[in-house]
Amino acid sequence: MNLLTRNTDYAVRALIYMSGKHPERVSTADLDRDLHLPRPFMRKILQILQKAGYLASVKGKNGGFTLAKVPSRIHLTELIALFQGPVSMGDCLFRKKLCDCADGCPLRRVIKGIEAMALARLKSVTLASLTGA
Amino acid sequence: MNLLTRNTDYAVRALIYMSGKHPERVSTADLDRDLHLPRPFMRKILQILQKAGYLASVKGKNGGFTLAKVPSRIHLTELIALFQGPVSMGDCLFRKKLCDCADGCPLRRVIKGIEAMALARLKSVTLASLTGA
DNA sequence: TTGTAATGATACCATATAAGTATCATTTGT
DNA sequence: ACAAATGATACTTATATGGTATCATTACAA
Repeated sequence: MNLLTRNTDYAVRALIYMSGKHPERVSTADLDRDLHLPRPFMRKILQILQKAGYLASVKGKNGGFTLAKVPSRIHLTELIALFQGPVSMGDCLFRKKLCDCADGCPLRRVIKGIEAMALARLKSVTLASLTGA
Repeated sequence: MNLLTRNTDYAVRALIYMSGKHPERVSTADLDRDLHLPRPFMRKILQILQKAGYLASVKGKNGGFTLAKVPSRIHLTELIALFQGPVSMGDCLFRKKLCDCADGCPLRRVIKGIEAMALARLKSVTLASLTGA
C-alpha cells in the first residue's frame, strides 16, 4: 500500500527540481537528463501540472516550464488530489445493505481517524517545507 | 487509496460474525446466508485464516470453522499483514540511484511519520475492541 | 457402504488501475 | 525552413485485486 503513486512522486520531484532552478526554464529534456525519469510519462505529468496552474509553460524552441506558484503555497495534499483523487483511506469497507456502516461501524471509525491524522500531517507539507527553503 | 482491501475487510467481518456465534461452528454456507459475501472468495479467506491459526476447522458434514484465538488477541495489524503484507505506505518513492533517499529525503520522512502514526493506531485495534466486547 | 456436505489445496480468470508509450498538431527561436 | 520545444490525446502494457472453478479429502448419517 503506497500513500503516493508514481505520478505524484514524479511530480513532487520535478517541482523540487524546478524550484531549485527557478526562474530558469526547465524542459522535459532537462528533467530526463538530471532525474532520469521516463520521459514521455514525465511530459504528461508536467502538462497536468501546467493545466492545474502549478507550472507556466513556453512553447517552441528553448521552451519549457517554470514554477507558477511560490513553493510555500504548493501543498502536498493538492498534488495528491490532482493525481490520485482526494485522500481517502476507507471508502466504506462494509458495503451498504450488509451492515449499518452509515453510523456506527467501529472499524470504519478507526480508519477515518487514521485518515484524519494523515490528512492533517499532509496538509502541513508544502514544496517549500520539502526543499527546506 | 484504501487502507484495507476487500479480503482483509471480509476477514474482519467473518471473524466478528464468528466471535458472535462462538463456540458454535460456522460454515461458509452460514456466512453466505447471513453476510452475503462472494462465497468461494470467502472460502479462500477462511482457509487463509485457518492456516494462520485464527480459525480451527472441522472437515466433513456439519463441519465448519470456529475462532481459535480470543478476540482480544487478534490484532487488526496482523490481519492486514496476512492479506496485504506489512503496513507500509512509502516503499521508496524516490527510487534508488535517483536520490539519496536512504537517509535524508524529507518526503520519505513525512510518509514514514504518517505510517508510524497509522501503525500505532492500528495496533490498538483488536477483534475484541471492534465487537465492543 | 454410499451419498452428501463440508473443508484443503490450488489453479485459473476478470477487471481495474497504474505506469508508460506513441503520435500528430502547434508554437517559436535561429 | 528546420529544429526543438509543448498541447492534446489515444494507445499499450504491467500489476494487483477480486473472484471462480475444480478436484481431492474427510466425516456424518441413512
